[in-house]
Amino acid sequence: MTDEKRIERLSAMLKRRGIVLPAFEIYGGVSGLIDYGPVGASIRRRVIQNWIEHWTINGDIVEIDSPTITPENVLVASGHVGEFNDLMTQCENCSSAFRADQLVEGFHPNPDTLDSEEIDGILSSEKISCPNCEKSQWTLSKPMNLMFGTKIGAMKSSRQAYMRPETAQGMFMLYPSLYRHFRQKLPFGAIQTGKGYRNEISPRQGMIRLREFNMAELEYFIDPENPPLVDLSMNTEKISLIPDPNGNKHKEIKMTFQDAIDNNVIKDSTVGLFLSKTWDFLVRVGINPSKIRFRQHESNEMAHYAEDCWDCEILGEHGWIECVGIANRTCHDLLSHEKHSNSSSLRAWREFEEVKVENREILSPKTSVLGPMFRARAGLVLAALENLSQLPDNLPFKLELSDGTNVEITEEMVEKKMVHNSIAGEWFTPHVIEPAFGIDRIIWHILDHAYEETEKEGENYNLLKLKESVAPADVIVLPLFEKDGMGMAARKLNSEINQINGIKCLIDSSKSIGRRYARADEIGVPWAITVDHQSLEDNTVTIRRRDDQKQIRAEIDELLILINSNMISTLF
RNA sequence: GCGCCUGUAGUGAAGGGGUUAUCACCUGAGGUUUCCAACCUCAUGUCCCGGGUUCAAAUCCCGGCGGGCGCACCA
Repeated sequence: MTDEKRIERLSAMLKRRGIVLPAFEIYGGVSGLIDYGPVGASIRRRVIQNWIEHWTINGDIVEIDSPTITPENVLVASGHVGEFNDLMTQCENCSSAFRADQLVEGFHPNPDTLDSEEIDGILSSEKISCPNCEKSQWTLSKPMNLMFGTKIGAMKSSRQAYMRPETAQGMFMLYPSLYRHFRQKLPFGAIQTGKGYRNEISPRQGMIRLREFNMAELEYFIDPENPPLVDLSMNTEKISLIPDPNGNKHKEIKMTFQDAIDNNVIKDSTVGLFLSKTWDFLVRVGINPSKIRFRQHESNEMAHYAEDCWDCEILGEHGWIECVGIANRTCHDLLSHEKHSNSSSLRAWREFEEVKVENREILSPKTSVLGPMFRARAGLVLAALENLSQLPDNLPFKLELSDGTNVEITEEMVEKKMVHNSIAGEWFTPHVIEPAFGIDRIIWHILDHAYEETEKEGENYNLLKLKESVAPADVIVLPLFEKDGMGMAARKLNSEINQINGIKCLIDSSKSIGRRYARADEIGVPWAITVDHQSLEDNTVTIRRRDDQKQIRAEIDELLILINSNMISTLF
């Protein structure tokens, strides 16, 4: 499956053509950081643009944008600081790495409160052995924090912060604003695209594990008791699913999304909805559908916040790679942020189908009497009256106050009343379904699946069969020759096409026409327009299709209309 | 972080203690050319970084950085 030579040739091409390159290369490069070059940046932008349009088209999801620098308390509440500060130690014999606090469990009541010196002490004094090789030689334990730390502000007043390890927290921070924006009605969602940061121990495999990466995340807030209706019967494609890895040992099955929901393979229908929409997106940007599968997380690899989680994996030269994670985070995040921030605005209101009416008899205080009578203690009396669980049979009676003293309540002080309390609904913490996309990984697989090595007249010939929606340019204009006014006509046409909104046109006039076709093919430009001698006479040009090199002739005016409406393919 | 392998123009490679480091493709200029990496002339551009050994280091040694693979890690 892994063809290292093909990876090398593809990587060399990506570098040579300015698509994806190592970052900071003149200073030796930095592992886990990459650049998108002049061609790659266009591809990246279009993939992200497609992603945003894919989710916002129905109007129930909006785009937001929040800071990458995140104060520490936000990430304490989300669990990232705790999860990321574990002490790690390594066996000097077999190099296995372990969480130090887990090794000393049983030798200390609260191992996660220990600092590294204490934990090293226990490791050696108790001669704790390596679970792998049973030797007892440990390296000094070190905190492993996978977040990039930074400070907000300078000197004494500075505040600990981290570069965000995910964009999701930004959506949770904006929940109150989103709730108002959507007129206080669930379900709704928010998306955000942007950079995320994880200080990986060993970034590997080119674009697959990066330290700074492009993420695209959606948080979809739902009422767990009234989840959105899901009907996926339109999609009849059979999808590869690997459910319940703890049960039947990773058995891959193929069924439609609707069947998977109906048969409880996918337990949460909202999760199923997003699996399906994820599949649609990936196919739309050029991922080969036969190289997509969904795998349910095993319980032990589930993130600390997730209840049910499916990975979308894509097959490429690096094997099956997790490119999208779809998790039911339940109410974990919003609830935790409410607790840590003391805010009460991370909720939603659920109206009951019928208003619950509660009739209750109370002793309504006459404050004009109670006030002068009890003075400073009047407040306590009022509270005690309100909290009475059972009304006294007769008046006067003795009322116990919260300070332990008793007062006598007489008929003049209160009035027996019936109150009618109607309860229309209740506050609850919404659940959230989160599809999280690794954009760089997806771009890698788009390139991988689009990269085709062929032969042309005995020569190696490579091209990127990118979908039009993610190609770095829509068309390229090529004058057959620079002379006789063809170059001039080509430049005029190029600028005319570039004036069309959303259309990007390139122009190339150096070297032979064959070489220029080859260059355009290699960066995946789907259409090449050639200006030749005939063009100067009758205002026609030839249009060449990248994928089969077929050419047809058309009038420039007609062509401009077709480009504008994204319909060039109808010419063929 | 550990182990093994590795680093030479934009890309891919050859070579290697001693004159000016080699080749192909690519890129640029000019010429030629009536549609698929053609041809001719010319040109730009390279030994990852630092230290050591040596009369002399791109070459040998050490360290760093980068890359590949395996182990571990990947909330």
